[in-house]
Amino acid sequence: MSERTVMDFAADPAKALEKTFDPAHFEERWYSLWEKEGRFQPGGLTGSPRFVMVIPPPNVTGRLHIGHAYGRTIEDILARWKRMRGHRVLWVPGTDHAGIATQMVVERQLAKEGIQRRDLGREKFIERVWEWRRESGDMILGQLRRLGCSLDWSRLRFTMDENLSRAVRHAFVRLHQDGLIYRGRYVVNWCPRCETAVSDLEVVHRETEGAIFKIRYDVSGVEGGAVVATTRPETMLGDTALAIHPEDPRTAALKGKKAILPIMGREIPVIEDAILVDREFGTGIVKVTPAHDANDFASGQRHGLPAVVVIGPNGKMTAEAGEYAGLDRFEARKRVVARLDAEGRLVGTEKHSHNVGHCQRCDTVIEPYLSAQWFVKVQPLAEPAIRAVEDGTVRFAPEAWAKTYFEWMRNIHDWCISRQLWWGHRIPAFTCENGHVTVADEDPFACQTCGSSKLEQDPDVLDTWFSSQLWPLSVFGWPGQTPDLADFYPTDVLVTGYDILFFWVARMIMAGLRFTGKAPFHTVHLHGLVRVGGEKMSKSKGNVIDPLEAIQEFGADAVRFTLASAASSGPTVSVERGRMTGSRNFATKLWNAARFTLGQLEGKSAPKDLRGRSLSLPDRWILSRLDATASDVNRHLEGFRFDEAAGAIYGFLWHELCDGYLEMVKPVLAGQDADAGAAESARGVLRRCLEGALSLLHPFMPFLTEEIWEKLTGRPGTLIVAPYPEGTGQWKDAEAESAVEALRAIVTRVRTFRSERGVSPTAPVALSIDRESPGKALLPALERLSLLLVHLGRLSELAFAPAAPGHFQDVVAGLALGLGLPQGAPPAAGARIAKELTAVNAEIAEIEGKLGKPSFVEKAPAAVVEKNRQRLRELQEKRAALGGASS
RNA sequence: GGGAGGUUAGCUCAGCGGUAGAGCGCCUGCUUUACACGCAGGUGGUCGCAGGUUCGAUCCCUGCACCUCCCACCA
Repeated sequence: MSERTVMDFAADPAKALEKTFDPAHFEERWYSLWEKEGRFQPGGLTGSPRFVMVIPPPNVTGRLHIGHAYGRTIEDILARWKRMRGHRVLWVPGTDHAGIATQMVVERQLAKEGIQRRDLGREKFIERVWEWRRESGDMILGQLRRLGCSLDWSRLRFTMDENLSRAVRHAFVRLHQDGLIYRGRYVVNWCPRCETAVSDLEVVHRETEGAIFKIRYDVSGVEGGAVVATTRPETMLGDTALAIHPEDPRTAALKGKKAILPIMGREIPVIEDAILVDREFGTGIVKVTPAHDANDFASGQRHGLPAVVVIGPNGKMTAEAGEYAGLDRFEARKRVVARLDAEGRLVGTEKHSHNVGHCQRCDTVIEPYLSAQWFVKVQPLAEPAIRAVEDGTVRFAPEAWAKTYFEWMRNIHDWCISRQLWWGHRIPAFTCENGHVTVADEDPFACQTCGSSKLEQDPDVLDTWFSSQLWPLSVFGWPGQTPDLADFYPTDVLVTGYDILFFWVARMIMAGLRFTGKAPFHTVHLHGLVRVGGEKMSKSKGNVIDPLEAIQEFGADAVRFTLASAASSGPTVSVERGRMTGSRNFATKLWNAARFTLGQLEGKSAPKDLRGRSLSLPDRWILSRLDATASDVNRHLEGFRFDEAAGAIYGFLWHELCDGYLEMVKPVLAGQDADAGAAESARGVLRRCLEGALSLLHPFMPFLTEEIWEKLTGRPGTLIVAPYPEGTGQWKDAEAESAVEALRAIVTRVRTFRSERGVSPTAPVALSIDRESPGKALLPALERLSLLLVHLGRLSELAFAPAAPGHFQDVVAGLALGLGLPQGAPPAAGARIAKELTAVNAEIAEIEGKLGKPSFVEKAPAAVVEKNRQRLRELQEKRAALGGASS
């Protein structure tokens, strides 16, 4: 080892460092440096394993919210961890055009100017959207930088980029060719405010108080007619039949009869439909409205019934609704009911609570609406996707999500993908003057069927999720056979909230398998949704945490650490301001530990190679703890337990390194120990521990750790690629751990002894340790730690001997202690001793009870029995000590 | 109507078959020369309820209660 390596650090003088720090001073600086030096790109390290993720693309309308901050922090932790472990890491950034959401934003802007989108026309409107996107569309990307996300910006993508649009079009064409995309007239979910069809997933059902109306229809030749029940009386205007169950005796009289539709006066048939009508339910008679109910539509198909559309796309009644034409659907409902009532046809009205579908975007009540739409036939796509999860090609973390996935995939319905919007990928279907449809990758010049050159493109656009499902493919240039696609597809891990399992994750798996034969990732980490104080965030509750404000107040590192610590395997992630403060304090703690360490190292030699050196028990203890911590952290990261990983580092750094080791080596470093070699070793250990802690923590707190790393090593911006501590076990040291832990327990007991007696923390205490203690195996090590014990316990005296007469006795770590105060000290707090005795007695009784039962001794594992015996001996010793206390 | 998850210290949450944990809060002391965004000591829990399995259950099983959330075309 050269002189240079021993002395090699370029620490700033510790005195130059303030007690606290301002994260804003260095966050920007490190981010630019990493980016400039290409650290976020997968280059270099050829032959190393790669680790690839694609970001769940946030909406272009988006601003960073706490949920994004959470998910992206987790991804960045993974990215940085893998990078430090030598992987070629690629994490692809991008944004989503978010059809409806974005269109709504721009429409609202126009509304302020008193303009409607139709006034502008399609082309001008789309131009406005692009304009708006250019101005503010990528705001969220800057916010991700602030968070510290190590995304490869050279591969930034947008779902409406030319290449990605080509991918969308190609996917459509292929599925159409394969017969998996079709067009048809069906009853779909329709939002009358957005004036577009939406998919089943975009409808949110909510329990709503409504009423059920019983209406009497006249039936020729049947006394009393037919009474039907409905929650939607306004749709009766479009009834084209009544339906009964063929085997229901209650309604047998109606078979083959004609009913007269009230108000409209139309004659409609009574049909028999065992699928539509539930024999057990209600009156056994159902009104059939094929244009406004999916079930009725199916029944209409079976019986060749006409479909009369009485509610238009804007939610207003059509001309078919006669006198109600032009009225809003809810107003029409009232008037229809009023008229039926006046005519004596309203037999009854009951309150009725039922589920009503609402638009996910604007909360308008969804209308089942008969219209021509494009659909994906999903079942053939779902089958291989189910198999991929069954056979482990794709796994969920936590695994429980697989069940939810299966449930949905096994009952999947066709997917309505056309949207009557302007912002999005236009459907590549062209209809000629003769009504033939041509679907093609390139705009056709002539109809494929008849050669006509008079073609019109379908005005609709595709569901946003149709393009999102291709994201892991399209970002790499698919359908082109690009080098990136070959290098980086399939990706490794997908991290996202469970709320888009069906919308996005399932569909990506289906699309990936369909188009490449390979699932787009091998692991899906589905995380919970962020709540504040157990409640959903909402402005009205005033509990919204804006991540940017939090970053400003606490620093990006503290925000990230808080989010990582809050991660749990459950469905909610609870974040509170108090935890932000705690993380900020933790950052400051590290800062100060570094300040201390750098001060100690300055101008002094600190060995880098610790093997072969003579190390003290505290040295060995902390190195053993560092090793164990590293191993724990890696294990927890493998299992997506970011909370546990963060907690392990926190505990090590604060409670073991700072509270423990630092306090133990202060006298050594101050030269109170005559052994200069011991001080040098301690500096080496200190340095090793700080390096280790910085490395372990870097994925969680990248900025601060990089800042300190520079001061410690003189190599700015290199922690991001420093090796991640693995925890090999080579520093594992059971002897040092048990000795130092016993030492700490004894010191704590001495301090408690003082506080029990209400004397000053500096009052001198005489301590004796009985050589005949049950834990005497620790004695040789403890004797070596005598000086430290005296120092930390502020002992006036330490003897390895039985307790002096009159001294207080207790047993700690199996060691019988005697504790004495100088004359004049207050007597023991009797109440406290009594309380402890009670607890000891209770536990003794419990263990004796256990050991007294033959069944326990016979059936419990020997180790458990032995452990109980030992515990009993200790407790008995302790009881004797406490009972014998006389001071 | 199905399904999933939750119910552990004042608060937010870990733990999930062998002596109940963390952070924050609270109480008591500390100008111990890295840190009061700190140090030290302490307080605080019949682990939702009732059964069962087990030598032993907060942890496994069954039922119940309450809370979330998904899925579902019962008029």
